[in-house]
Amino acid sequence: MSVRVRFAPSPTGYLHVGGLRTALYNFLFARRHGGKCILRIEDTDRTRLVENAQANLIESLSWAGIEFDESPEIGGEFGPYIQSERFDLYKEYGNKLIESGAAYLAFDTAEELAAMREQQQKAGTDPKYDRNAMRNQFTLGEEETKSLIEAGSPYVVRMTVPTNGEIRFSDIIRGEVVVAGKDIDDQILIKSDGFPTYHLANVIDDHFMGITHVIRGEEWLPSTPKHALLYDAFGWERPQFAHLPLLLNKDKSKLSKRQGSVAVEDFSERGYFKEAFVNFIALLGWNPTSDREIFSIDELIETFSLEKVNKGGAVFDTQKLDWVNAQYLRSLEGQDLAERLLPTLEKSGITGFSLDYIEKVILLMRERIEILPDLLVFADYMFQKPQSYDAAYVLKHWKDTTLELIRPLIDVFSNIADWSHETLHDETMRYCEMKGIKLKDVIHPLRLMITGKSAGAGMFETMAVLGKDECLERFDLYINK
RNA sequence: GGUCCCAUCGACUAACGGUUAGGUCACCAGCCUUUCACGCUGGCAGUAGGGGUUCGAAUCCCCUUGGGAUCACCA
Repeated sequence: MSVRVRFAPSPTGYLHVGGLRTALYNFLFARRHGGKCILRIEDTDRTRLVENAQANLIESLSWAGIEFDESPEIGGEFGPYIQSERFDLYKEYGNKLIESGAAYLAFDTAEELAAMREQQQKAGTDPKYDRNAMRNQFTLGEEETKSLIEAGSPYVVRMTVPTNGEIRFSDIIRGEVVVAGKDIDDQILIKSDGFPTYHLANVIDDHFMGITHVIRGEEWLPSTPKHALLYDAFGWERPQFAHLPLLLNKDKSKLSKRQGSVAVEDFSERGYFKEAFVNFIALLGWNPTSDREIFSIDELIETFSLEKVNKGGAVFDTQKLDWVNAQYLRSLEGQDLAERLLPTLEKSGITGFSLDYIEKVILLMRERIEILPDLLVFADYMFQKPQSYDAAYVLKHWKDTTLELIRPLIDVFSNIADWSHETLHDETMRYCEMKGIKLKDVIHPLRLMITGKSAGAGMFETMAVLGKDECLERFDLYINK
């Protein structure tokens, strides 16, 4: 049987990094086994729909390079891939459960349920739907139930969870999990608006879409017994379950917005490389080995296995992401990098520079920054003349005698025809030797005039990239300011 | 609180009963040096605690502790 997995997000906003990792693992697993990866949109909660959320989700997923074999957009033989378009299927199979006794109708209002819970809390018992005391098929009887339906009373469909015995299922990551039937609530399967809850829709879809492995976050572990029960009630084979460890905040709670960015789009917008981000995310909760940190997507596919996924949650600490990103920054092709940076430059109003020039600047600075857009801050002077001069740097390196030391050097520069960093270096050295001074003594004043900053790339390389005219203009600008 | 899951350096993790418990990030120091970086070398730092099982336990079992998830007509 060939592997079929799915990523099933709700269209309620942006793609969460935890969601990305789940999607990624599904994708890697499918590719690893030559199977299919499916995208299904779970929009059964009509009250939480968010405009454009689906498009947003798909954009983030595609940015990360996660491709689906079947999805709402691509289609496929098991569609539709949007749950709201499968309404009739849930209704039909919900009815089958009612017929077989695996589910029942309940007429309780929100107030009645609230009262029940309040009472339970007072009594110190666990909050759980009381099948024998509430208004449902069992307590009301056939007649009354029928007349209520005919009268148009709103109702929900609940799962008839066995009150004795235990439910067990196996999880690829966690092994055997056992829960007592009495501890499981009579889950609502169909809401009063007729839409199924996650539990029902998910099981029905996974079955009819031929899903072989359910790979999802650990937050679903507590409801998995209910799902197992549903598969059994339908007489369907259960898929393999794999519950991924959670991604955590620094305080170890489930990763949330409160403590930093969790939207994938935030990271793409900040300029992280997709390769680096995916690389980083993939290694949060799974490691093929421990002597390597950098993996291409193909290498991830080659080595991925669910058996090696960890059980414990992983803190989402982006310090290492910055390092991973820097590794990519230093290994990607210069031209590729220039093309990637171009849109960012344009957005910042930096135009009129050739791709070739941008590439040279990147190559010059790539070992000094971790994220490509940082170039605009770190090396702003490569795109405009210095707007200001670092005061402390001036104080330290521009003495009363500096000007008379520098002027003749500028004359030397003016006469250089081959404006390469080698020539600039050699000529400057010769000048220093002639004057009996150290290279240091002129390098800092030069840097000051050219960049205005104390930190930057090699001085002569920088000057070479900027070009002769630009450098001479900057000398003038500083001296005459 | 009930149920379930989990537990190796600050963080990510490796070690399928036998290692001086390894690597990476971060941090610190030194080297390199033309500033800042990169790089190189070294350092700091961990098996939550207690019982078993075993010749031998980070690893298997039990208890304790700690953390987390979940208990909705949300997914």
